Amino acid sequence: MSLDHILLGLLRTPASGYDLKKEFESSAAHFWSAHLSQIYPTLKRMEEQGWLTSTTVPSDRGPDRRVYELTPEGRKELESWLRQQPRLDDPRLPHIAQLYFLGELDDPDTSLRIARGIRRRYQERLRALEAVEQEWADSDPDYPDELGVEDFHKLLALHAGIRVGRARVAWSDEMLERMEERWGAESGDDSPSSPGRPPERDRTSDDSRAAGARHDHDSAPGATP
Amino acid sequence: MSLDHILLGLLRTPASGYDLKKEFESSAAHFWSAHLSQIYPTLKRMEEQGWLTSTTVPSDRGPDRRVYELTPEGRKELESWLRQQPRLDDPRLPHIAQLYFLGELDDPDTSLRIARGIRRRYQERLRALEAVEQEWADSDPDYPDELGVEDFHKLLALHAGIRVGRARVAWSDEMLERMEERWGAESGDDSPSSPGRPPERDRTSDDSRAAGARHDHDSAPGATP
DNA sequence: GATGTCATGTAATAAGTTACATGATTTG
DNA sequence: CAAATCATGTAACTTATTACATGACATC
Repeated sequence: MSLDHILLGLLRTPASGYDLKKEFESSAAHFWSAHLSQIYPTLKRMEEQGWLTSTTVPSDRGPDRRVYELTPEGRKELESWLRQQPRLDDPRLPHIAQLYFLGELDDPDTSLRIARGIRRRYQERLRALEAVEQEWADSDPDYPDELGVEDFHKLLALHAGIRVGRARVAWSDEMLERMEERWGAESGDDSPSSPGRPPERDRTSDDSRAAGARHDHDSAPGATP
Repeated sequence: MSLDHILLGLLRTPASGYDLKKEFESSAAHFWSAHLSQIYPTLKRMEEQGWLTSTTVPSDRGPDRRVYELTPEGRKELESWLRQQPRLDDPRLPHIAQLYFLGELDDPDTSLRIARGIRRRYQERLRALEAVEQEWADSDPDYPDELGVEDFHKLLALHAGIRVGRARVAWSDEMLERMEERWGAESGDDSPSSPGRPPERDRTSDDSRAAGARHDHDSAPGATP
């Protein structure tokens, strides 16, 4: 029933299903996501349950918007959820599972390719989160201080994402180091790969679809210390 | 369809549904979990698909065991999955969501209680993972070196869990510091709470069910640097 | 005039949880 | 003799994904 509560939380300020989806793609992306096809019926049901009311308002462009807001019962449910001690969900991490089993192939090229892909995505995600914080810092002059209660908690949650994100990138680096140490720095790369470790490679190549990685393109510089 | 692949991976060595469940509670706990009621029908379907075969073998104690093993097609499917570049699942983290919205209550006691609970669970989880590594180190004399391919990858995956776990605990500590800084160290505690910050509190109290925490019990000393 | 964004929804399917049902063997 | 562990499963339900359907308005 978690989605219900997340929606109640987001609906502290009235919003349409479409708006909520946008939040799952931006400010809420580090702790939740949902498809529109799940959001719409859920809102409908929650309205029937008496937790929400909706009003239809014309849109600037496009069809009418159905804007939901909390009822007192909805707020009550939200608060009761907020007071409960959360149990930690056990994680489902297919990509870690994949790594765990990758010894089966015993194929350095594949392991390196997968590992680089993982690192890259982690890095992208981290950068996105750090950008959120940066924007915040830029727009608010005395940023981490004198926050309202809302912002205080939002920032804590954001930091959870950032710190975990950094740990993931750091771990990816360690993983790549160990792999390169074990197998030398060659990959599906077309370089002649003179062994002895070319000083400081860039961890960029990925190639989601094909097997053989060509020369580096789409590189992303500027790591975080 | 991820569970399918996880099961194929675990079935590199033949096992029963019951065995697999055990793995989800131990060695695989940091990247997957599943209920028996999901595992059994899934194995059955996978056998019908031709990825597995099963044989019924008598158990030492209890009813007969149905032991599954990979068919060549199963192995093929596993390998094809392993070669695919994983997409990063977007996380569903109800407890982070809860924290994110907790400003709504504007209730330091509740925020502190929730935060301490989160920290404690993170710590428990981390300790469990570190214990796994420790056992490994103890049993294998030249531990992190000269690993087989299988173990090499398993260790990398384990380290992902450990490093992220440490980041989570570190973040929890930061969170608690900020909270205590903001509100003073009082909680639902019955101490008279002379303000001015009692030097170095222990972050233990939690109390999943009730609101008011009593004196500390079940404390767990020895943090990781 | 094609593509993208705005906006709402339904239908079919897959994945996951909770509850129910059964029964043997071991350990305290 | 009670409780835990071993062992397999079904049924009902909830949650989440993918695919389908529709249409206005905006920008290139």
